[in-house]
Amino acid sequence: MGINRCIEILKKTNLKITPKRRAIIRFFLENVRYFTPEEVWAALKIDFKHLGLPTIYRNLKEFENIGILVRVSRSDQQLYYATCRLGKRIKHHHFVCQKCGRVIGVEFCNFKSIAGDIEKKLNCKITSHFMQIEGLCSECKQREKMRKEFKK
Amino acid sequence: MGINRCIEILKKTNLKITPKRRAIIRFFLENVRYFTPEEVWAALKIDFKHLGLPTIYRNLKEFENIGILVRVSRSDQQLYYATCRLGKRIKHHHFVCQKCGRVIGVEFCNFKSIAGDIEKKLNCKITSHFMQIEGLCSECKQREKMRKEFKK
DNA sequence: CTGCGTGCAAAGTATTTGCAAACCG
DNA sequence: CGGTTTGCAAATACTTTGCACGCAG
Repeated sequence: MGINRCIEILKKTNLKITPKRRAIIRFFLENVRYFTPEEVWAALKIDFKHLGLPTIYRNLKEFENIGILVRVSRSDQQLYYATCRLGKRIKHHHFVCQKCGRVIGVEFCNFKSIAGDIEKKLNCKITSHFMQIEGLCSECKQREKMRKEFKK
Repeated sequence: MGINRCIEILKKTNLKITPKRRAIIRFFLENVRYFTPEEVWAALKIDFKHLGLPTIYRNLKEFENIGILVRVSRSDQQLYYATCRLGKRIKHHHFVCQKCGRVIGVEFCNFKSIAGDIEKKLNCKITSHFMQIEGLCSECKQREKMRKEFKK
């Protein structure tokens, strides 16, 4: 999802395209990983003399609503946001790289294949499920491999 | 996991068995669903004249560490705890009833069957995954069904 | 009787709100 | 120009910490 698609979504939802909103979106597109609101703020303050943290909070939340950003779950109680190639329309999960924080949408989770089993065993009815997968992304896996070979 | 097993764990980990700790554990065992620290506090304050919220926080965290309680993830940024039949030793997931909040451990998730597929498609290496399943538990499903039949 | 547990107050951290001024369209 | 967006200050919500006293083992 490029910047043009994002701006299109802003227009469609009657949100104004301000320099700060542009910057937030650009920031996420250029840094494909998850960030806390504070981190986004720190990064953008370099370019903007006046930039309030509440502005960041407000916009990140807004962007999540309209599907430009997704929230990432961590066990600490903080907000994390990232871009995800897959928009809001497709129900999907996220792979999060434990090394670089990159977030990748995973639409092919055949949960159905195990749902029936669980329903039978618990005698319950499953209505939804949330999954987050962690590991090393393609790049980090490669890097890891090279590092190991270098050691030899 | 009954109260005796819990007390056994407390002893094993050199935690003292105080009336308040007993009460917290009993509370969770008698109300098989997830609670915020504040809810636990509110419920136990009835029995204890002096009971600090920090005590609840401290103990819930402690109990999570030693495997008496588990944390439940919700999209709001609050702490939720519950008991789970499955202890810490077995890696497992949770089924959470959207009606009554009951938490049930699910050890039979054959994630392995789909992990390979994801690894291949993303060219990544998966090291862990988190899953939470929601729906209606056995009792609530039954109740729902009865309600529907009654309407006819 | 020794050290862990607890209450209370206070601090800390993350997030939200109110409102006037600035700005997009 | 009108309504949205923003900065700033302040409030709020949740959680943790410090310390003196109390109690389990």
